Amino acid sequence: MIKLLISEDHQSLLDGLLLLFKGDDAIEVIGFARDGQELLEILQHKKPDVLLTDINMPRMNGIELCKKVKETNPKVKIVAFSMFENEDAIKDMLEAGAMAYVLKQRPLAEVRKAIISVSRGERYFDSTIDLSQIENTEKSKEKTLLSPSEREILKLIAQGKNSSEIAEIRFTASSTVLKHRKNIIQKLGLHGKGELLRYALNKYKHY
Amino acid sequence: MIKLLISEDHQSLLDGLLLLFKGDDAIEVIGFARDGQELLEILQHKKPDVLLTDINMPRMNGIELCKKVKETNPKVKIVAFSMFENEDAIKDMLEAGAMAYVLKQRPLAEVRKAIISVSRGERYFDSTIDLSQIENTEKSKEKTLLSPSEREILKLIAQGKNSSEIAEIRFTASSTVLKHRKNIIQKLGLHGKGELLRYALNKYKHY
DNA sequence: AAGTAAATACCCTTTAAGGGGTAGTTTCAT
DNA sequence: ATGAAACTACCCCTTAAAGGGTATTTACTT
Repeated sequence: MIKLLISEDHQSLLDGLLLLFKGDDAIEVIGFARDGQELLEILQHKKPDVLLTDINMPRMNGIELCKKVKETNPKVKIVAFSMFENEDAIKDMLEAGAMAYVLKQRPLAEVRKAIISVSRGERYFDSTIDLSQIENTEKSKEKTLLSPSEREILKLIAQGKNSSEIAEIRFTASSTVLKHRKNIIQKLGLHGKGELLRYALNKYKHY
Repeated sequence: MIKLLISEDHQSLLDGLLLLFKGDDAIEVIGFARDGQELLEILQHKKPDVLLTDINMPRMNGIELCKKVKETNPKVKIVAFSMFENEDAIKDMLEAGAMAYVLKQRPLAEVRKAIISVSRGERYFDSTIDLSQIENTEKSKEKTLLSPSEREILKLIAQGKNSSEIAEIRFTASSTVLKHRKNIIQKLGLHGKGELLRYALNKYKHY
């Protein structure tokens, strides 16, 4: 029997998962939580084989949870379960230690398959996820394209900061921030502040 | 037996709902769809008592679906099922004809309760929804605060349009659009274009 | 018919930031 | 230690739009 912990903030979906695994002779749900913080507490006195976790959760998101679980319980295999087909989210989860990624758009049966796969030490990605594309994703593009300063500034832009505020935060001249901003727009092929803000907001909203 | 149609783009959650109603002696699922468009097609040859629908769906969202169902099949009772506790979304669904609103954060049992309630002609709102607050929501504030033109311009801003584009769309001088923009900022107590764009994007992202 | 709110369109001034440069200075890897 | 990349900081010019007004017309309200 695979011992499973579930972390999912949507109770309705959690209920569906519990219904799915009730009476399952291969998987046993030994606990569940509605956010990462709560799951970490449960993990102190439970020893699961697999953790199924959502990404977007209150208090602690799936990416942070994943990292912490891997630090303290490295043997636990992690399945990411999310509505985001955003390549960044997938990449972040993989980097944080997840072995599988299943979209909420997929049938529940896929979640079960993923859990069984990771329990055997195999990776699992649902058929709608193109792993080869993950490597060429916008984030990788951004990582090679944008310099560290530029990436930091992009994050600050996502937080709604304007150039002079960013300049203060970074202890640098606003002319420098302006320059970085221009370079970001140019490198990412954006058109104007509107698109820049949209891009930044979209990229960092789940963090 | 209550004849139920379901419209939900997350297959995993749909699977959970189907598991829940399988063997239910009060509710029978007679069909399901992954978006509003698909559901309308099903509705042409099925006669449900109740429609359970998500709000955020591809092709046609729950608000549009709700309106169209009410036009063609006014007797069908509608339960909105969404992850948004956004007051605007709730208000829009109610205005569009929904009789119940349940959050995905709530247990599946509440969905069942809501379906049974609306089938009897009663309304249903899960306990986390404060209906009295819905009336004092930001949208109502906005409705009394912002004039019709201002609201339209806010939507166009959310679509990434700049003032000259908005002027073309509305067949008006860009000076007028600029004036409306300034008034919106002033009325909503925002600070600059960044906040305006963020506000607009946040408000209209689900539409 | 008078009053009010809204929409329209303009005024002026200032700021933020795009678009396009140049140039000095760290920093790091080969 | 040499060279590339990144960071820094400035130049120019232009545009979008904020911030603050005013005036006219339209439309609804009582």
